[in-house]
Amino acid sequence: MPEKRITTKDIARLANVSRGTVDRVIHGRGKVSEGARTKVEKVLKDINYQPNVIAQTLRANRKLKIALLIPSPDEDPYWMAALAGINLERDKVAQFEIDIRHFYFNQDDVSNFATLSDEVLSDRPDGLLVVPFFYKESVAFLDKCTSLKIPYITFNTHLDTAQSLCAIGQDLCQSGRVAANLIHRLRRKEWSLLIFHFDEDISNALHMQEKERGFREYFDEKEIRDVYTINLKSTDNIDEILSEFSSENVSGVFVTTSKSYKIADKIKSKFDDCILVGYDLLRENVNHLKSGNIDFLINQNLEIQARQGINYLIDSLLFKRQLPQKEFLPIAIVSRENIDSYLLMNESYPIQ
Amino acid sequence: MPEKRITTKDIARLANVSRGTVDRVIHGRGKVSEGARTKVEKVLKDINYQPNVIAQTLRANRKLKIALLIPSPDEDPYWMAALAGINLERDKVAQFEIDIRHFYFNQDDVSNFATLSDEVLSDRPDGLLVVPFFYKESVAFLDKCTSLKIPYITFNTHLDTAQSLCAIGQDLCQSGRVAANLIHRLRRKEWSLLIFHFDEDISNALHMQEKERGFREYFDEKEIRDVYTINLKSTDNIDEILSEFSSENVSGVFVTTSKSYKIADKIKSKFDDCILVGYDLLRENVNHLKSGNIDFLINQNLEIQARQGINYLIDSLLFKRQLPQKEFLPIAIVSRENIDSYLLMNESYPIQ
DNA sequence: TTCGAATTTGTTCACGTGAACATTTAATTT
DNA sequence: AAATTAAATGTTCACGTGAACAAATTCGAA
Repeated sequence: MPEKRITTKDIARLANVSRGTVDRVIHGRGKVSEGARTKVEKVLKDINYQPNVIAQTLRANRKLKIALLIPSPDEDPYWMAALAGINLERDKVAQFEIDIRHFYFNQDDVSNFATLSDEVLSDRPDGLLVVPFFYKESVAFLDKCTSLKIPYITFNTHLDTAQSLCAIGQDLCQSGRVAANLIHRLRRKEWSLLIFHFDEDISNALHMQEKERGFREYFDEKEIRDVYTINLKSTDNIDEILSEFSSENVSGVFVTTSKSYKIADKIKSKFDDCILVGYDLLRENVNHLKSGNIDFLINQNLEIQARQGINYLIDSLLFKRQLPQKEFLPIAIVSRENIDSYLLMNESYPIQ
Repeated sequence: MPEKRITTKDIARLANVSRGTVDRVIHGRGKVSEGARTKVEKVLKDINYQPNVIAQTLRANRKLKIALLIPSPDEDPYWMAALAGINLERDKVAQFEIDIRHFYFNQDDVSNFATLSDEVLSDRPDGLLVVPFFYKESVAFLDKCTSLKIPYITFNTHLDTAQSLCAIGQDLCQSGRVAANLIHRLRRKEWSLLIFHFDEDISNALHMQEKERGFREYFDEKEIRDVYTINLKSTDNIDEILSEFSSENVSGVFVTTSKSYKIADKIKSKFDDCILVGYDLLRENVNHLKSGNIDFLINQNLEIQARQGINYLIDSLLFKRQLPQKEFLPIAIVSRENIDSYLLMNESYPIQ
């Protein structure tokens, strides 16, 4: 079975017309007589024609311009992982000469987001990979993208935008439950539990709320009620706040952001046998995890999210692949024993 | 900056020769005068020429034929996940019309592997994705592949074959440590620990040994010595074996294969508060995990391994991408709280 | 009818590569 | 020096698509 590939030429022959007519029917442009159209459409249906994407791509012969709009990794190292993922994919798809333009906005400054997003629009990218950090502004911006026919993929933050090619993220509420479950099963004493929010940026509020909701939901089901929430402002004195608790009072701490490294040693030195669970594999977090100050980190897989995003964008734009509307990545539980297997993934990739 | 793509035509112009000569230099075939060769090579180096893979692929215009050689999923459901991964990718790359031929060998029958691998060879695939299950036979087979210039990628089982495009797997010893760590931290009593091998197929021996090594290494470091190994044959009576232990004697059980579902309820009903850790998200395992009979499953990510394997093979064969020599996937810790995030990944994918 | 315009259909080129084929130049033999 | 062969270089086609362009057909009006 040689199974030759079916081309527009074959269709033209079968319908007894020229390739030009077939092309006009397929793309619905130009004038075609009723008779010819019917003939061609019949053949098309019979034969289930699939265009050769390779040839299409060659023909189009365009370099993709992709915009990346994320919070600045300089201000919050959390976003570094996204960059790492992007760069990894950029190298892998170097042959397609894709032009990825980076736009970093200040996550403490809404107006900066507006400015940056305007810059993105005036750059007219072929596609967009974006963290819709500020709810209202993001919705407005993405609406503009839709009307300008700039396709986009969102990641990290979830927005209910049916217009996006794909939304990549994680079930935050469930990740809160995972943290709760770990603490519940590991703790040695039935003392209080603390939830720490690092509320430097109000826009994370939704994120953190979801995680807290999951965490509390879990303990509510177990009828464990002594769960307390602490909102830390960057101006707050952590020692002062911790001094309100006695050392034999807290058996578990859950930090809802990637900032657990900021309190890890304080927690461990103050509370006996206290279980600390935080988020994300920042270098400082990894160090604390390895030294035992942090017990578990939940990996939001930002790097994978970004990689997936870029890949999907290219697949869609260059090869017209269909994408899933949503993609939830695994809620990865990371301990000092499996941390290396998560870090190794980022290992450098030989370039051609 | 329009940054036009550099083609062989440009190189020909710059070196003041014809495209034919450029082509001969690049591919080192045909006769080229010393002078012309030098000129072209200089331009090539100066300009860092990268061929257009899209055009190459169109030109080559071939359908890939990829062979998949794995143990039969009908005999051991563990391998179903590999199939799921393959099928997912097959749909995603449907446009490239890749012909994936499945060969399932009997994992209890070495001679069957020999037969199947011969079939694979006579089918002359463009590439091969293989689980090198039987050590000696696999080495022989893969050597044949190398001499027949059939490139291959291995997964699941690790073989030191520098010839493979890429070896995909997991650090088994470390996964044993992960299991040990979970049990160590979760168990309520300092009773004995049991390691269960399901030794139905001798070829898994290496796998299981590695996992046991990691597990024991961990507890040795903690100076915990009461760790016992039980080799279960399929003919063995499990109840009989368990009767050797009193109910207040065992605080943790580690099953080194995907077969933990076979003893989960027996363990939980016999031993008080015993922690059970096993491998892989088989349906039965998932059920036990959700019901609480199994505490943790370590996901070997067979599905991801297979997906990655197919993707890499296509990238290499079709687009000539460079691959990493080895790829170790994360050692995923799965509990009843994050299991869904691992199952959702397999969600069906809309086809174009 | 016969011309002109509108409509419909057919042909050709470009995308970049690889390879077959054709042509020109150099080296060797008679 | 002419003829023959070998070496080196140049030209062209195919891959499949999309679109510009050219050609052919139809129709209405004079």
